[in-house]
Amino acid sequence: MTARTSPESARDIPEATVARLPVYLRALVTLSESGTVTCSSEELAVAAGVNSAKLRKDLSYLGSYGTRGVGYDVDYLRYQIAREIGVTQDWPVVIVGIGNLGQALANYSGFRSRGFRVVALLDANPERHDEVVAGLDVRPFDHLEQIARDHAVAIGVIATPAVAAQDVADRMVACGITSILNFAPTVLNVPDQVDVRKVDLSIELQILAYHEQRKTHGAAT
Amino acid sequence: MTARTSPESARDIPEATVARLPVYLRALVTLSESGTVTCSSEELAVAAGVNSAKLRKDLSYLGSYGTRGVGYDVDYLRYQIAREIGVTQDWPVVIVGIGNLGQALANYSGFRSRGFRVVALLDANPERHDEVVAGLDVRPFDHLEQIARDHAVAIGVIATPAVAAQDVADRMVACGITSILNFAPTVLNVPDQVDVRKVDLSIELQILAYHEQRKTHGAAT
DNA sequence: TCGGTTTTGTTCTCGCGTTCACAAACTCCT
DNA sequence: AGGAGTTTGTGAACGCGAGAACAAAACCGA
Repeated sequence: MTARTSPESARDIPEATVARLPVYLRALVTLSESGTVTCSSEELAVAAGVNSAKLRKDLSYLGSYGTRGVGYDVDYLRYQIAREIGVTQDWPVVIVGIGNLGQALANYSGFRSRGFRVVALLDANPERHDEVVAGLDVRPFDHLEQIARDHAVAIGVIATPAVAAQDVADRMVACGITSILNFAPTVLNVPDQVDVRKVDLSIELQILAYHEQRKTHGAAT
Repeated sequence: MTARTSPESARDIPEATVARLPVYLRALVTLSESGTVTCSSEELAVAAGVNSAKLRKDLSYLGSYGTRGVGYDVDYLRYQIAREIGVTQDWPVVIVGIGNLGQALANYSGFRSRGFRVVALLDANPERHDEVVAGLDVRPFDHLEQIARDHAVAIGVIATPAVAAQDVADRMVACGITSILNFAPTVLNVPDQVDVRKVDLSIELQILAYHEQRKTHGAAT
């Protein structure tokens, strides 16, 4: 194909590439903050922990933002990736379930610094409604619909116990939320147009345990 | 091949399958607790949120634990998967970085209930060394080596800020830890024999944002 | 201006993972 | 006992992603 880098035409980026773009973005931010103006695909690949050929192929899905013989302009590429991901705009987020994990998420600075704004913390437990976490009141779960409408919330985070997660997801979907980040250890059933990403701490540990068991060759003591 | 289900011979299980075994295990636990004695691959697949053919192929890597025309014995299969993963034994774990997230992890009951035992909480900040979190003293990071040796720790969890993560990982590796679960938003460099799994909250949100942006078709706001 | 050097963008190949489809094997009912 | 019905285990086809390899395109120095 020609090297036409039509800004909006980057349709159908492979899922595996999408998952790596945020990694590249973070590496570029680090490079930019260290004063680096230009970088090669090899340098960026090392910083992102991937193969340089894979990096170049990933970036080629966005367009031809590099210069042969030179490399990539750090700030320019950073902006292009940020725009492609969508973090140049502001994404309102609600967090449901303000237990240990929910509080940690509410306090996590990495969200706000990357275009995500926590607009509300919700919990079904009335005893938590007094608390203030990360500068926000913990509000009743029933307020979800009003909050979602007022702030045009598209992304919801579930940090409840497993038994409550499906109900919360159903309510979120009913409120027009179409992207869910689920920390509850359960499988969520949602309509096709709703995206769900799952983060399960104990599953990650179990995967490590499997490999660990293999390393020690069954000689577990 | 014959249906020989030699218990120890299940070499080289595909990585994608390994990542799903914990999901099956949890579904089986739920089924077992609800009194289900036997289940078909279709039932279990629904409970785990996967295709039934994929489930059967995954299970076939472990051996032939089902009965044609009948299905799987829930408790038997549950035990076989647990044994394969390695969660029938006890895995001592250290958590480094007792900020918001580290505290949430320390309090997470899903670890202990699945064979993981948090043996120590470490933090480099002396101001935290007074605190007691989840019934454990927060101890100086320098104690890592002694703790790792005394408890034969093979798995470490990093919940520090990004800047400290590589140093922590290096120290862990030096102490003989060979599996690391990393919550810090940074790329870790470790020797080949060390397994690292990464959980990055803001990356997950960014992936959701990308798809969300596509749904609303650029008509943000 | 022109060859040499560097680095990107892309093509090609290979391997893994997913899914379909079906034979084998087991149960149940008559 | 035997046939009908069920469900597992697996062979085969297909599609996606990773990585090697190379041509195209830019810069540099004389």
